[in-house]
Amino acid sequence: MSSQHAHSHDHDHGGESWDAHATVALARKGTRRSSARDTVVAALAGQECCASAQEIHSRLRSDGSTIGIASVYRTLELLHGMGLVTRIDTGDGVARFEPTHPDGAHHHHLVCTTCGAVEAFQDDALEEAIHRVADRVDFRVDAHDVALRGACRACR
Amino acid sequence: MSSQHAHSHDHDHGGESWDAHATVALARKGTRRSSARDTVVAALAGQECCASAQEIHSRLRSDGSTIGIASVYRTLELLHGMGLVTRIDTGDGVARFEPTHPDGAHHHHLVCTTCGAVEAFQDDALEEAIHRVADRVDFRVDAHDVALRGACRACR
DNA sequence: CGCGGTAATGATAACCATTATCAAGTAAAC
DNA sequence: GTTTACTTGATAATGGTTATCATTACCGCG
Ligand SMILES: [Mn+2]
Ligand SMILES: [Mn+2]
Ligand SMILES: [Zn+2]
Ligand SMILES: [Zn+2]
Repeated sequence: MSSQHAHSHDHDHGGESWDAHATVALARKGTRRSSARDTVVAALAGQECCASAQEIHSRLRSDGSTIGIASVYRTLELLHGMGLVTRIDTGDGVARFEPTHPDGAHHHHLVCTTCGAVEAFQDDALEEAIHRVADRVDFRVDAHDVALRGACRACR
Repeated sequence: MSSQHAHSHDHDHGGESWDAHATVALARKGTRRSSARDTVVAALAGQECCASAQEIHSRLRSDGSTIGIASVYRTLELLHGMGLVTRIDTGDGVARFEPTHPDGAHHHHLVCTTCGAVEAFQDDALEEAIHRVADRVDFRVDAHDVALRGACRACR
Protein backbone atom coordinates (compact mmCIF):
# COMPACT_ATOMS: atom_id res chain seq x y z
CA MET A 1 0.00 0.00 0.00
CA SER A 2 2.28 2.67 -1.19
CA SER A 3 0.54 5.96 -1.63
CA GLN A 4 2.09 7.63 -4.59
CA HIS A 5 2.84 11.28 -4.44
CA ALA A 6 0.85 13.32 -6.93
CA HIS A 7 3.76 15.70 -6.94
CA SER A 8 5.88 15.00 -9.97
CA HIS A 9 9.26 16.56 -10.68
CA ASP A 10 8.99 17.15 -14.37
CA HIS A 11 12.11 18.95 -15.42
CA ASP A 12 10.85 20.48 -18.61
CA HIS A 13 13.83 22.08 -20.26
CA GLY A 14 11.92 24.21 -22.66
CA GLY A 15 11.91 22.48 -26.03
CA GLU A 16 11.79 18.78 -26.81
CA SER A 17 11.82 16.48 -23.81
CA TRP A 18 14.82 14.26 -23.37
CA ASP A 19 12.53 11.34 -22.59
CA ALA A 20 10.88 11.50 -26.02
CA HIS A 21 14.21 12.16 -27.72
CA ALA A 22 15.78 9.10 -26.14
CA THR A 23 12.78 6.88 -26.86
CA VAL A 24 12.83 7.82 -30.54
CA ALA A 25 16.58 7.28 -30.77
CA LEU A 26 16.27 3.82 -29.21
CA ALA A 27 13.44 2.86 -31.58
CA ARG A 28 15.48 4.07 -34.55
CA LYS A 29 18.41 2.01 -33.40
CA GLY A 30 16.19 -1.09 -33.51
CA THR A 31 16.32 -2.16 -29.91
CA ARG A 32 13.41 -4.09 -28.47
CA ARG A 33 11.10 -2.42 -26.04
CA SER A 34 11.69 -3.52 -22.47
CA SER A 35 10.44 -2.41 -19.12
CA ALA A 36 13.93 -2.34 -17.62
CA ARG A 37 15.13 0.18 -20.18
CA ASP A 38 11.96 2.23 -20.00
CA THR A 39 12.38 2.47 -16.25
CA VAL A 40 15.96 3.70 -16.47
CA VAL A 41 15.07 6.20 -19.19
CA ALA A 42 12.24 7.51 -17.02
CA ALA A 43 14.54 7.78 -14.02
CA LEU A 44 17.11 9.73 -16.03
CA ALA A 45 14.44 12.00 -17.46
CA GLY A 46 13.48 12.96 -13.92
CA GLN A 47 16.99 13.93 -12.84
CA GLU A 48 18.16 17.50 -12.72
CA CYS A 49 21.82 16.58 -12.19
CA CYS A 50 23.95 13.46 -12.17
CA ALA A 51 23.28 10.22 -10.29
CA SER A 52 25.25 7.00 -9.93
CA ALA A 53 24.09 3.64 -11.27
CA GLN A 54 23.53 2.40 -7.73
CA GLU A 55 21.55 5.49 -6.78
CA ILE A 56 19.31 5.00 -9.81
CA HIS A 57 18.95 1.32 -8.98
CA SER A 58 18.01 1.97 -5.36
CA ARG A 59 15.49 4.59 -6.30
CA LEU A 60 13.85 2.28 -8.85
CA ARG A 61 13.73 -0.66 -6.45
CA SER A 62 12.20 1.41 -3.69
CA ASP A 63 9.59 2.52 -6.21
CA GLY A 64 8.57 -1.10 -6.67
CA SER A 65 10.63 -2.08 -9.69
CA THR A 66 12.37 -5.47 -9.74
CA ILE A 67 15.08 -4.31 -12.13
CA GLY A 68 18.56 -5.76 -11.59
CA ILE A 69 21.67 -3.64 -11.13
CA ALA A 70 23.16 -5.18 -14.28
CA SER A 71 20.32 -3.81 -16.38
CA VAL A 72 20.88 -0.35 -14.99
CA TYR A 73 24.55 -0.49 -15.96
CA ARG A 74 23.72 -1.98 -19.35
CA THR A 75 21.16 0.69 -20.14
CA LEU A 76 23.45 3.49 -19.03
CA GLU A 77 26.24 2.11 -21.19
CA LEU A 78 23.89 1.79 -24.16
CA LEU A 79 22.59 5.34 -23.78
CA HIS A 80 26.08 6.68 -23.24
CA GLY A 81 27.30 4.97 -26.40
CA MET A 82 24.42 6.62 -28.28
CA GLY A 83 25.33 10.03 -26.90
CA LEU A 84 22.08 10.26 -24.96
CA VAL A 85 23.75 10.20 -21.56
CA THR A 86 26.74 12.09 -20.20
CA ARG A 87 29.07 10.32 -17.85
CA ILE A 88 30.66 12.35 -15.07
CA ASP A 89 33.63 11.28 -12.97
CA THR A 90 33.87 13.29 -9.80
CA GLY A 91 36.98 11.44 -8.66
CA ASP A 92 35.51 9.29 -5.90
CA GLY A 93 35.59 6.14 -7.97
CA VAL A 94 31.90 6.29 -8.80
CA ALA A 95 30.62 7.15 -12.28
CA ARG A 96 27.61 9.42 -12.42
CA PHE A 97 25.19 9.87 -15.27
CA GLU A 98 22.82 12.55 -16.49
CA PRO A 99 20.73 12.99 -19.63
CA THR A 100 22.41 14.71 -22.59
CA HIS A 101 19.97 17.33 -23.83
CA PRO A 102 19.52 17.35 -27.62
CA ASP A 103 19.78 21.16 -27.84
CA GLY A 104 23.32 21.05 -26.45
CA ALA A 105 22.41 22.76 -23.19
CA HIS A 106 24.58 21.42 -20.42
CA HIS A 107 26.34 22.35 -17.24
CA HIS A 108 29.47 21.44 -15.34
CA HIS A 109 30.15 20.56 -11.74
CA LEU A 110 31.47 21.89 -8.48
CA VAL A 111 32.68 19.04 -6.29
CA CYS A 112 33.18 19.42 -2.55
CA THR A 113 36.28 17.45 -1.59
CA THR A 114 35.11 17.38 2.03
CA CYS A 115 31.56 16.07 1.91
CA GLY A 116 31.35 14.91 -1.70
CA ALA A 117 28.49 17.23 -2.61
CA VAL A 118 28.07 17.96 -6.31
CA GLU A 119 26.57 21.21 -7.56
CA ALA A 120 26.00 22.37 -11.10
CA PHE A 121 27.05 25.60 -12.78
CA GLN A 122 26.85 27.01 -16.26
CA ASP A 123 29.08 29.60 -17.89
CA ASP A 124 29.01 30.81 -21.47
CA ALA A 125 32.48 32.37 -21.44
CA LEU A 126 33.93 29.06 -20.29
CA GLU A 127 32.09 27.21 -23.06
CA GLU A 128 33.44 29.70 -25.59
CA ALA A 129 37.00 29.24 -24.33
CA ILE A 130 36.67 25.48 -24.56
CA HIS A 131 35.28 25.78 -28.07
CA ARG A 132 38.30 27.82 -29.15
CA VAL A 133 40.71 25.31 -27.67
CA ALA A 134 38.88 22.48 -29.43
CA ASP A 135 39.35 24.27 -32.76
CA ARG A 136 43.02 24.86 -32.14
CA VAL A 137 44.27 21.43 -31.09
CA ASP A 138 45.17 18.53 -33.37
CA PHE A 139 42.39 16.37 -32.01
CA ARG A 140 38.75 15.85 -32.91
CA VAL A 141 36.95 16.96 -29.76
CA ASP A 142 33.53 15.36 -29.23
CA ALA A 143 32.90 16.23 -25.62
CA HIS A 144 34.38 17.97 -22.65
CA ASP A 145 34.31 17.88 -18.89
CA VAL A 146 35.05 20.57 -16.34
CA ALA A 147 35.16 20.03 -12.60
CA LEU A 148 35.91 22.67 -10.01
CA ARG A 149 37.02 21.14 -6.73
CA GLY A 150 37.01 22.73 -3.31
CA ALA A 151 34.70 23.32 -0.39
CA CYS A 152 30.97 23.91 -0.55
CA ARG A 153 29.28 26.61 1.48
CA ALA A 154 28.47 24.18 4.31
CA CYS A 155 32.02 22.80 4.53
CA ARG A 156 33.91 26.05 4.08
CA MET B 1 70.83 25.35 2.32
CA SER B 2 67.45 25.99 3.88
CA SER B 3 66.37 29.50 3.03
CA GLN B 4 63.08 29.95 4.79
CA HIS B 5 60.41 32.36 3.66
CA ALA B 6 58.38 33.48 6.63
CA HIS B 7 55.46 35.22 4.99
CA SER B 8 55.36 33.85 1.48
CA HIS B 9 52.67 32.00 -0.40
CA ASP B 10 53.30 28.62 -1.90
CA HIS B 11 53.89 30.06 -5.33
CA ASP B 12 57.23 31.77 -5.00
CA HIS B 13 59.54 28.87 -5.65
CA GLY B 14 60.12 30.01 -9.21
CA GLY B 15 62.93 28.14 -10.87
CA GLU B 16 63.13 25.52 -8.17
CA SER B 17 62.67 21.97 -9.33
CA TRP B 18 59.58 20.10 -8.22
CA ASP B 19 61.82 17.38 -6.82
CA ALA B 20 63.51 19.79 -4.40
CA HIS B 21 60.24 21.51 -3.63
CA ALA B 22 58.59 18.22 -2.69
CA THR B 23 61.56 17.06 -0.63
CA VAL B 24 61.55 20.28 1.38
CA ALA B 25 57.80 20.09 1.92
CA LEU B 26 58.07 16.51 3.17
CA ALA B 27 60.88 17.42 5.56
CA ARG B 28 58.87 20.35 6.86
CA LYS B 29 55.91 18.09 7.43
CA GLY B 30 58.12 15.92 9.64
CA THR B 31 58.02 12.67 7.72
CA ARG B 32 60.95 10.31 7.99
CA ARG B 33 63.25 9.85 5.04
CA SER B 34 62.60 6.60 3.26
CA SER B 35 63.81 5.04 0.06
CA ALA B 36 60.31 4.08 -1.05
CA ARG B 37 59.13 7.69 -0.92
CA ASP B 38 62.30 9.04 -2.48
CA THR B 39 61.87 6.63 -5.35
CA VAL B 40 58.29 7.70 -6.04
CA VAL B 41 59.22 11.37 -5.79
CA ALA B 42 62.05 10.82 -8.26
CA ALA B 43 59.73 8.97 -10.63
CA LEU B 44 57.18 11.78 -10.50
CA ALA B 45 59.87 14.40 -11.03
CA GLY B 46 60.88 12.62 -14.20
CA GLN B 47 57.48 12.51 -15.85
CA GLU B 48 56.16 15.26 -18.06
CA CYS B 49 52.50 14.18 -17.97
CA CYS B 50 50.34 11.89 -15.88
CA ALA B 51 50.98 8.24 -15.02
CA SER B 52 48.98 5.69 -13.04
CA ALA B 53 50.12 4.16 -9.77
CA GLN B 54 50.64 0.83 -11.48
CA GLU B 55 52.63 2.39 -14.32
CA ILE B 56 54.88 4.10 -11.79
CA HIS B 57 55.24 0.85 -9.85
CA SER B 58 56.12 -1.17 -12.94
CA ARG B 59 58.68 1.36 -14.07
CA LEU B 60 60.33 1.41 -10.64
CA ARG B 61 60.41 -2.38 -10.35
CA SER B 62 61.93 -2.78 -13.80
CA ASP B 63 64.57 -0.27 -12.72
CA GLY B 64 65.58 -2.60 -9.91
CA SER B 65 63.53 -1.22 -7.03
CA THR B 66 61.78 -3.62 -4.67
CA ILE B 67 59.09 -1.12 -3.72
CA GLY B 68 55.62 -2.51 -3.12
CA ILE B 69 52.50 -1.25 -4.86
CA ALA B 70 51.04 -0.19 -1.52
CA SER B 71 53.91 2.22 -0.94
CA VAL B 72 53.34 3.78 -4.33
CA TYR B 73 49.68 4.37 -3.52
CA ARG B 74 50.56 5.60 -0.05
CA THR B 75 53.12 8.08 -1.30
CA LEU B 76 50.83 9.36 -4.03
CA GLU B 77 48.05 9.87 -1.50
CA LEU B 78 50.42 11.65 0.87
CA LEU B 79 51.73 13.97 -1.85
CA HIS B 80 48.25 14.59 -3.16
CA GLY B 81 47.05 15.54 0.31
CA MET B 82 49.94 18.00 0.53
CA GLY B 83 49.04 19.53 -2.79
CA LEU B 84 52.26 18.32 -4.39
CA VAL B 85 50.60 15.99 -6.81
CA THR B 86 47.61 16.45 -9.10
CA ARG B 87 45.26 13.57 -9.59
CA ILE B 88 43.67 13.15 -13.01
CA ASP B 89 40.65 11.01 -13.81
CA THR B 90 40.41 10.21 -17.49
CA GLY B 91 37.28 8.12 -17.07
CA ASP B 92 38.73 4.65 -17.56
CA GLY B 93 38.61 3.78 -13.86
CA VAL B 94 42.32 4.44 -13.37
CA ALA B 95 43.62 7.46 -11.47
CA ARG B 96 46.66 9.18 -12.92
CA PHE B 97 49.10 11.44 -11.17
CA GLU B 98 51.49 14.20 -12.10
CA PRO B 99 53.60 16.66 -10.14
CA THR B 100 51.95 19.96 -9.16
CA HIS B 101 54.42 22.67 -10.04
CA PRO B 102 54.89 25.26 -7.31
CA ASP B 103 54.67 28.20 -9.74
CA GLY B 104 51.12 27.21 -10.66
CA ALA B 105 52.00 26.22 -14.21
CA HIS B 106 49.82 23.37 -15.32
CA HIS B 107 48.06 21.87 -18.28
CA HIS B 108 44.91 19.93 -19.04
CA HIS B 109 44.23 16.83 -21.07
CA LEU B 110 42.91 15.57 -24.36
CA VAL B 111 41.67 12.00 -24.01
CA CYS B 112 41.17 9.72 -26.99
CA THR B 113 38.05 7.65 -26.36
CA THR B 114 39.21 5.10 -28.94
CA CYS B 115 42.76 4.22 -27.93
CA GLY B 116 42.95 5.85 -24.51
CA ALA B 117 45.84 8.13 -25.42
CA VAL B 118 46.27 11.19 -23.24
CA GLU B 119 47.80 14.40 -24.54
CA ALA B 120 48.37 17.68 -22.77
CA PHE B 121 47.36 21.19 -23.78
CA GLN B 122 47.58 24.61 -22.19
CA ASP B 123 45.36 27.63 -22.79
CA ASP B 124 45.43 30.97 -21.00
CA ALA B 125 41.98 32.09 -22.10
CA LEU B 126 40.52 28.91 -20.67
CA GLU B 127 42.34 29.44 -17.38
CA GLU B 128 41.03 32.98 -17.23
CA ALA B 129 37.46 31.81 -17.85
CA ILE B 130 37.76 29.21 -15.10
CA HIS B 131 39.17 31.83 -12.77
CA ARG B 132 36.16 34.06 -13.36
CA VAL B 133 33.73 31.24 -12.73
CA ALA B 134 35.55 30.36 -9.51
CA ASP B 135 35.10 33.95 -8.31
CA ARG B 136 31.43 33.99 -9.19
CA VAL B 137 30.17 30.78 -7.57
CA ASP B 138 29.26 30.24 -3.93
CA PHE B 139 32.01 27.71 -3.43
CA ARG B 140 35.66 27.91 -2.44
CA VAL B 141 37.45 26.56 -5.48
CA ASP B 142 40.85 25.01 -4.77
CA ALA B 143 41.49 23.17 -8.00
CA HIS B 144 40.00 22.43 -11.36
CA ASP B 145 40.07 19.77 -14.04
CA VAL B 146 39.34 20.01 -17.72
CA ALA B 147 39.21 17.05 -20.09
CA LEU B 148 38.48 17.22 -23.80
CA ARG B 149 37.35 13.86 -25.15
CA GLY B 150 37.37 12.68 -28.72
CA ALA B 151 39.69 11.08 -31.25
CA CYS B 152 43.42 11.61 -31.50
CA ARG B 153 45.13 12.18 -34.84
CA ALA B 154 45.93 8.47 -35.24
CA CYS B 155 42.39 7.32 -34.44
CA ARG B 156 40.51 10.01 -36.34
C1' DC C 1 -3.09 -16.00 -33.17
C1' DG C 2 1.10 -19.30 -32.20
C1' DC C 3 5.80 -20.33 -33.19
C1' DG C 4 10.59 -19.48 -32.96
C1' DG C 5 14.79 -16.85 -33.13
C1' DT C 6 17.12 -14.02 -30.28
C1' DA C 7 17.52 -9.64 -27.67
C1' DA C 8 17.07 -8.63 -23.00
C1' DT C 9 16.85 -9.71 -18.15
C1' DG C 10 18.28 -10.53 -13.20
C1' DA C 11 21.13 -13.16 -10.14
C1' DT C 12 25.58 -13.93 -9.29
C1' DA C 13 30.43 -14.84 -10.14
C1' DA C 14 34.49 -12.64 -11.76
C1' DC C 15 37.37 -8.68 -12.39
C1' DC C 16 40.52 -5.24 -10.96
C1' DA C 17 42.02 -0.78 -9.09
C1' DT C 18 42.40 0.70 -4.71
C1' DT C 19 42.56 0.34 0.47
C1' DA C 20 43.20 -1.90 4.94
C1' DT C 21 45.82 -5.04 7.70
C1' DC C 22 49.88 -6.61 9.96
C1' DA C 23 54.31 -8.45 11.07
C1' DA C 24 58.87 -7.02 10.05
C1' DG C 25 62.15 -3.34 9.05
C1' DT C 26 64.33 1.03 9.98
C1' DA C 27 65.03 6.28 10.63
C1' DA C 28 65.59 9.33 14.17
C1' DA C 29 65.14 10.72 18.96
C1' DC C 30 67.02 9.69 23.45
C1' DG D 1 73.13 1.36 21.79
C1' DT D 2 68.37 1.38 23.00
C1' DT D 3 63.84 2.84 22.28
C1' DT D 4 59.98 4.46 19.82
C1' DA D 5 56.92 4.71 16.42
C1' DC D 6 56.95 5.67 11.49
C1' DT D 7 57.40 3.07 7.28
C1' DT D 8 57.45 -0.92 4.41
C1' DG D 9 56.00 -4.88 1.37
C1' DA D 10 53.08 -8.79 1.04
C1' DT D 11 48.60 -9.94 1.08
C1' DA D 12 43.71 -9.91 2.28
C1' DA D 13 39.69 -7.24 1.83
C1' DT D 14 36.73 -3.83 -0.38
C1' DG D 15 33.63 -2.14 -3.71
C1' DG D 16 32.24 -0.43 -8.19
C1' DT D 17 31.80 -2.38 -12.51
C1' DT D 18 31.67 -6.16 -15.98
C1' DA D 19 31.07 -10.92 -17.69
C1' DT D 20 28.47 -15.10 -17.51
C1' DC D 21 24.43 -17.80 -18.05
C1' DA D 22 20.02 -19.80 -17.65
C1' DT D 23 15.55 -17.82 -18.18
C1' DT D 24 12.17 -14.55 -19.92
C1' DA D 25 9.71 -12.05 -23.31
C1' DC D 26 9.62 -8.99 -27.55
C1' DC D 27 8.35 -9.19 -32.23
C1' DG D 28 8.65 -10.64 -37.15
C1' DC D 29 6.76 -14.27 -39.73
C1' DG D 30 3.71 -17.87 -41.25
MN1 LIG E 1 30.62 22.75 -21.35
MN1 LIG F 1 43.82 25.03 -15.57
ZN1 LIG G 1 30.83 20.02 1.33
ZN1 LIG H 1 43.56 7.50 -30.17
